[in-house]
Amino acid sequence: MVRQYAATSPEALTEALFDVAAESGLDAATVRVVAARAGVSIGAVQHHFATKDQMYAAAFAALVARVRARIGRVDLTAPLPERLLTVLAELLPLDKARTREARVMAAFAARAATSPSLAAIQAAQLAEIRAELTEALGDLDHAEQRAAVLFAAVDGLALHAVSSGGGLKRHQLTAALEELVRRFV
Amino acid sequence: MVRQYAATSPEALTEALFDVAAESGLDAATVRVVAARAGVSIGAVQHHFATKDQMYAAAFAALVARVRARIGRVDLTAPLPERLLTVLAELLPLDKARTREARVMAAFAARAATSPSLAAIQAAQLAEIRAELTEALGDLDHAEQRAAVLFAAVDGLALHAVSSGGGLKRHQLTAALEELVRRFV
DNA sequence: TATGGAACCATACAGTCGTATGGAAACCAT
DNA sequence: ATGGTTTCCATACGACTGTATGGTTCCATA
Repeated sequence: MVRQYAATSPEALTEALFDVAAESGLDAATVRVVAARAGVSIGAVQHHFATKDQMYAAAFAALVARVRARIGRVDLTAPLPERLLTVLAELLPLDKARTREARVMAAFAARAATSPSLAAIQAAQLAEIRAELTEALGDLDHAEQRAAVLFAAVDGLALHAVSSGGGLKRHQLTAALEELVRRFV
Repeated sequence: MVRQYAATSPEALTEALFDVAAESGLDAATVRVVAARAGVSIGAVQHHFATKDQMYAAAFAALVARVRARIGRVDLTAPLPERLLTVLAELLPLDKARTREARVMAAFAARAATSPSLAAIQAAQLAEIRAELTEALGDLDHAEQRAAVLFAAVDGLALHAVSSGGGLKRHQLTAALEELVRRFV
């Protein structure tokens, strides 16, 4: 029988996982379901990721890298309020893509509480973003402390925005962000 | 055979669920595990909660009620900055009990993204706390908007505090809270 | 003390999970 | 063309899961 294998890359699999997780939560992102979503067999997934934990870790790492890349593209030579706004805006669900991202990110963050491999990725991610924010704050007093608070606050905004009954619409998000930055620089 | 039944109340069951969830995450809080933790049989759990979903909903509601009760005890006649600080402090993991609470709360919040019953409870909780905060802000301009931002920010602080690599120690939490309130009133 | 309902238990069922196994198909260097 | 490696599939296994069933114990009330 002539058979044509699909181009089953790890990237395609993590993308399928994102789809499932965004729609039905991480719990629904089982090996079987992800395989079906990607149009491949269970074995194909197993070939690229030996265990489910590795699959999750790879997906989480890819997601984190995506956010990091966006932040890394921000021009740090821009004047302070603007560059801070730009960095922080990357963390907010201001469009459909970032809303999906924030949803999946929140799911991973929750699971990181009980998964050592995910916790490690999360810890690195938090530290890096905090450092980036500290840098974006320039030579202000207590930049590190301010960065930590700003980061947590924006993360909270993102979480409330994607929560049921969060009550934070898109334009309220940007207004809140501007208010935060205005009061914190 | 002489048998002695344990005092199996719904409260004892939800308490057992909190224990399991705080230690090993909500995923680990299966009907069997919760029953074992409470020292009763599966059937006893089934008797009080017809389904696992109902068990989760009852536990989440109880947790939410606890937070709400603490907030309700705050004296709203105190001067503005103090009463706002007091309300918001109740949301932060400033002691061991509230740390456990924040952990379990975060787990429920994550699950609310895919569980309609939990989502309903969460939506009500968010709305109520936001209203409480708005009231605590008194007759300030844009009190509602400020309340939403403050709430999200404090929730973010709580989340980062209990996250791996969150990097927010206890005294930093109170400092951040004071800074937030100072800049927002 | 008889009786009915509430509380609780032991067990079983079907379904899903992650993972292991053995082989087939595809590709690649020789 | 051939042998080896990578890629992928079909299937099976044991360990769970939530829930259903039928029975037992307890307790209040009559």
